[in-house]
Amino acid sequence: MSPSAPTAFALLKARVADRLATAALALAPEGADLPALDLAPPPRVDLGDFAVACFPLARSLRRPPPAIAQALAEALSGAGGDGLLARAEAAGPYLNLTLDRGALFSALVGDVLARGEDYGRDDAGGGRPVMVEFSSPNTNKPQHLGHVRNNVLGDAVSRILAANGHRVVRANLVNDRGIHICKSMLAYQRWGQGRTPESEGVKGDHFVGEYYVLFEKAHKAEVAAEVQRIQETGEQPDPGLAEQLATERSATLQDARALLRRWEAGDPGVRALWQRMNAWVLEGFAETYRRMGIAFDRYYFESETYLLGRETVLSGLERGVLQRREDGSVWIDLSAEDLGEKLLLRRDGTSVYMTQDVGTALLKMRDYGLARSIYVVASEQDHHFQVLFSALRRMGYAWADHLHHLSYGMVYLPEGRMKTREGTVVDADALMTEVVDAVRDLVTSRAEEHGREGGEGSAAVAEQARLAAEIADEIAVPVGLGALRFYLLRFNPRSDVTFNPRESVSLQGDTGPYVQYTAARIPGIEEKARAEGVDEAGADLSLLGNAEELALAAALGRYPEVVREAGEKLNPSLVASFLLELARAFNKFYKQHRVVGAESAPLAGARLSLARACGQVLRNGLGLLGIEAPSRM
RNA sequence: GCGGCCGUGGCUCAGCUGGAUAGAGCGACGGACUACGAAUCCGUAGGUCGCAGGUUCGAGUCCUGCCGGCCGCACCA
Repeated sequence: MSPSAPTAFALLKARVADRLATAALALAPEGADLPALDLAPPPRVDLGDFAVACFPLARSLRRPPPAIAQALAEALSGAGGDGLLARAEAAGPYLNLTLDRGALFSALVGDVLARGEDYGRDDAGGGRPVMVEFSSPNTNKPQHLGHVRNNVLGDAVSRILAANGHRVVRANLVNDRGIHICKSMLAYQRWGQGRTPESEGVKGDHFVGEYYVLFEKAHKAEVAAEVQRIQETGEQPDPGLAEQLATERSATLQDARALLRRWEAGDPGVRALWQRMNAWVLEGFAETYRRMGIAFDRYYFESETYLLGRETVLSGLERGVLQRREDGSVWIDLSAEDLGEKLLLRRDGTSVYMTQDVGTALLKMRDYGLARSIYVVASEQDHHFQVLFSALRRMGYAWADHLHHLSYGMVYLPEGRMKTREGTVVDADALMTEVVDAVRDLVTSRAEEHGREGGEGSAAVAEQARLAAEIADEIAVPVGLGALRFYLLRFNPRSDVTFNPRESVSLQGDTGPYVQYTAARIPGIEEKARAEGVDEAGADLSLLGNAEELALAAALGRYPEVVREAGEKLNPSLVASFLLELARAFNKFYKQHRVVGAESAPLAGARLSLARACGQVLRNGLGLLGIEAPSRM
């Protein structure tokens, strides 16, 4: 079945909308123009499948909303007989419509099971190339919790856009040049003594990060000493200005700057060291991404894009779009957009962050002819991207209108902002290890509890313990990482999050493992049902219709719309919320009704089909978030 | 100072383009495993949706002002 074919549920909805419009038109005076009516989910499932608020019709029909609802209800009740609508009832100013049970459930369940993994996918994007740039680390230190949020967000958005029919190019723009890199290099030159990640048995990015820390320590000590000297001599009484002065005089900083100049000049020795250290870091990152389940289609390196940026700026200068000041620096005046003036080239001709981003933007367009280019970058850079997009527009690039900054909130710890200098940074690699270990511990300790309850020493207990250990090994990684990913994705990207370590590994409540667990129950039911001879071929879907089953139907029908909206808004948290709702609805259903022991064989078959459809949608949704769904846990 | 984002139960969050009684989870308290998986389910308590105006038949949602918080306004990235 083609993903572009409308879902059976969408077709049902369209038929209802059509019938509703016809009924409304019949009530209207000749030639009246009626507003489009929204078929919304009613507040409770027992009210029906669609609700229509009749307020918007009041003006054109010249009748109060309750009377309109009443008239429409009568018109639609009479028009039945073809198995579409079972009920049309007015409830005050609202009109509630109930679909024929058989039509509803066979459309939904049949569609989900027929489409399988493709349920919720759509061709609407038309295969247009869209780039999602994310992660974009610096090569001077390992990744931390902030990167983890960025990584999972960019990954999920990429998956969601692909599900909406876009050709997604996942890009990683590596910030591999600049003063911060030179700091690590300088420290290594001074104290490295030929050590390597291999010789020390340390992951490459962590190895280089240690030298960055060494630099910062040395620099800080140097500045502190100089500040004290300045104060003692009374040279500069203002403490703030004294620190500024001391920083400028710092030999380590000056040496790092000298290293940057030599790098830009192409000094072979400096370049060789740079390449060597960057390779170490990138190797480390590759390992981090692999564990995290993240992959990229394309790497860009700042060291390869900044020159194009500089050229572009210089050509803008020639065309008079940019201005050069007396000191030689180049600026763009965006005061018309209320963005002030922005430096694009330093007076010594070297590039800044913005220069490089101009070059990268051009390169991306040249490489892929993108319909859209999305930057997944934290909200602290909102201003930067406003300036970048305006500058590109000003320089004459019409495609600048198709650039989009997916701005996400900062990640804080319960004790506040992460600070490298205070050692409160949560390391990405350590974090992954922690969540995986936490899950393993939880699974084993729970198995022990069960063992104690079941009595000591029996063979059955021993067998159970063995099985628990086996499962713990099998699921620790997918469930641990699932917990982490879900925890970071269930918040609206825009909002800041306070990372609570305890909640991030919790398996209960609104968590990824809760959804995974729910999905894992369903294969178990299937197995049991097959063993008991429940036959889906003999299922009668029109027997479904209790409140819990209707809630599941409503959720299943909504899923494609959720995927579409998540793509439109670049917001994976919509998928996460949906999954919690569906999982909750399923668990409620499962607790209250029997599948295997249902009142009749056709009902048992129908419930089994419904359960399998739920399992499919749970797996599909988790897949969009990059979370695996183990079949047992 | 200017600009952007955000204020919803003790805590963490939902709340679609304004629509029926503001929903979840955690935490607290009380229940449900001799029935398909208790990582589950059920119940109780807990909310003047920061404050004040305005628009509207209708405002948590839109507009204005104020209060509070975060981020930014570098020849750092």
